[in-house]
Amino acid sequence: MIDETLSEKEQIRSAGLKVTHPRMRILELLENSSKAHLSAEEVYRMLIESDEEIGLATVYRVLTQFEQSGILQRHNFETGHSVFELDRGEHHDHLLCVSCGMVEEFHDEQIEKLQHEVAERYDFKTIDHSLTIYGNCKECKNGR
Amino acid sequence: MIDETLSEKEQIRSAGLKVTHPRMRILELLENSSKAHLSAEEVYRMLIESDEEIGLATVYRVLTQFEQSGILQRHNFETGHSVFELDRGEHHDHLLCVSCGMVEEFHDEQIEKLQHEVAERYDFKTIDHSLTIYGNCKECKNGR
DNA sequence: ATACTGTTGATAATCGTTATCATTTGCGTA
DNA sequence: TACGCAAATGATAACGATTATCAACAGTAT
Ligand SMILES: [Mn+2]
Ligand SMILES: [Mn+2]
Ligand SMILES: [Zn+2]
Ligand SMILES: [Zn+2]
Repeated sequence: MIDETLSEKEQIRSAGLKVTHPRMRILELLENSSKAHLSAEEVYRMLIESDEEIGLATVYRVLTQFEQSGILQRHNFETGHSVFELDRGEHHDHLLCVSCGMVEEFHDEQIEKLQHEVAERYDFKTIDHSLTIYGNCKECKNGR
Repeated sequence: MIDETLSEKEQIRSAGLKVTHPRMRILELLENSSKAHLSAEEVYRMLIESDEEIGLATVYRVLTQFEQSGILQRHNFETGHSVFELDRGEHHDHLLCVSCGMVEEFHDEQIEKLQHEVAERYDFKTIDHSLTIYGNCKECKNGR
């Protein structure tokens, strides 16, 4: 059985960070949220609304620290702000609905392979890549 | 033979825009630049340095108008600012060197096809997509 | 419990970009 | 060619997201 509280503390500790109240709350939120992809502003508002005392600057700082230590991944969709999600270790790309904001994840091994081939063709050392498909989800495509 | 000056006027006119001095200069710059992908700030600086009188607000405004009328394409790489390039009608994706900023273009029909298949699988109506590979170019991969 | 050092959070600052608005200019018309 | 006016410009203020500052505070090793 898994002790989630301990697990969160461990994650923060092994990132070389002190286990503080704000850090625990932010990590808990990301782990329990029904929405996997959250902006700094969303994290801040959700915590404030659940009566947590936290500063916006801290949220930005901690999210960046978590990203740098591999706990979170940052995505820069064309929405004007970064969104964060837990880094579950498995790479994936995104479908983003431009009308309702829904984010769907997918992974296509063949696309990944073809990207590597492209990089090789250009003698390019890939560090990262981002593939996002923008459009309308099933629901928004039809009425509402 | 092609009269490029006329062609530029035509492009601006058919966008429903008046043929103004700033618009001509910006379009000429994009068409003659050795660098295909330019930011608003770069366009502004290049024009100022060639003794053109132009305001930064105008550059931003005109680039957006050109984008909306299909003359230019806007890209939001993870650089913190938009870059623009002439829309030559042919879709392509990008390789971006994170150390020297070089941008290489590529087109892979098979990747495109697979993306369509992914969208279909999720019952998603694709409007646009962006694929960018970040890494180190041939030159930067080796010494300098 | 103490001391030390990292962390917090209110707030100012920054950065890219957009909004304002008085002045200017392209361009259709006489 | 000159006129008239809507569209365009550009200096500047405003904006939204994010980062920097720094005095007060809180983990943690001892
Ligand atoms: Mn995701
Ligand atoms: Mn390009
Ligand atoms: Zn939707
Ligand atoms: Zn390079």
